[in-house]
Amino acid sequence: MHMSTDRLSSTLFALADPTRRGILARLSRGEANVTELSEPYEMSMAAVSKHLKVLERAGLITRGRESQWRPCKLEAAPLRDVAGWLEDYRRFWDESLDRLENYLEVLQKGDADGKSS
Amino acid sequence: MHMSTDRLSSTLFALADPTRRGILARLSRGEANVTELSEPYEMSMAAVSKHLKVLERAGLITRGRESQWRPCKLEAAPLRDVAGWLEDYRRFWDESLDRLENYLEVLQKGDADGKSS
DNA sequence: TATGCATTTAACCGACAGGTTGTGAACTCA
DNA sequence: TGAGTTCACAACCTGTCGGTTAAATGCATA
Repeated sequence: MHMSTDRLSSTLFALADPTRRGILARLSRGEANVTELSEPYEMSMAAVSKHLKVLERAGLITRGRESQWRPCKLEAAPLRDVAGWLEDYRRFWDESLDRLENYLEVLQKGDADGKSS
Repeated sequence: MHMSTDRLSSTLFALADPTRRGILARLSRGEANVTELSEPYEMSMAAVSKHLKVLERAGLITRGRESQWRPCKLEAAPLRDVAGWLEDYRRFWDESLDRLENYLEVLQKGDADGKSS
């Protein structure tokens, strides 16, 4: 009943595997075909092909055709969406914003005490 | 042989579920106990409890004790790590950086042709 | 045509995900 | 003590994940 087809979920799911993130890192340095992509791994090429399908379904890569090769290309739009989702939480870790919040808190406290300066 | 214990993988895995992201969204508005957290969902509280364990193991929440209640609190450090990982890819979607890359590419091409200006 | 290379697909397997129900622990209060 | 509440845990079930091997597909070339 799961396998949420919702965009963010499938993107995050695709990213939650070190092999797939490694493939994306490789593709960030340029297009590559399946044989090249499987080279660093000890698994079969069929397994890598499955990983590529997951990445493709998540929209993280596109595949072209060049005779018998299928060059893979990184597509960053879903990553942008993840970054966008994360923005809502930035205030929970951004230190300068933490300080800002503390500052605002102090200001508010000062106001409550009627000690504006 | 999988179940990567690596930090980023378990964080992204935890985030790859809409229920768990919903729980985080709720916690971003303040602490809550398990009953409150399960309220919006039609699943059993045991299921939510399992989701909370996943979030806890990923370091995304911590749980206190207050008599029979277990207040949950958002912990954003793993989210910061995800954002950090994403930074390496920002140039692939940031349009202004795209233009910068094109500009650099043009410059490089000019150098290769010996046409520096 | 036959051969070879790159890649995908199919069938299978063990492990885990995500839900259920039932039981029980820990705590509060009458 | 006993009853009610909150929550966790164990057992179970179904479906998916991530890998395997073997066969099929698509293309290039002798």
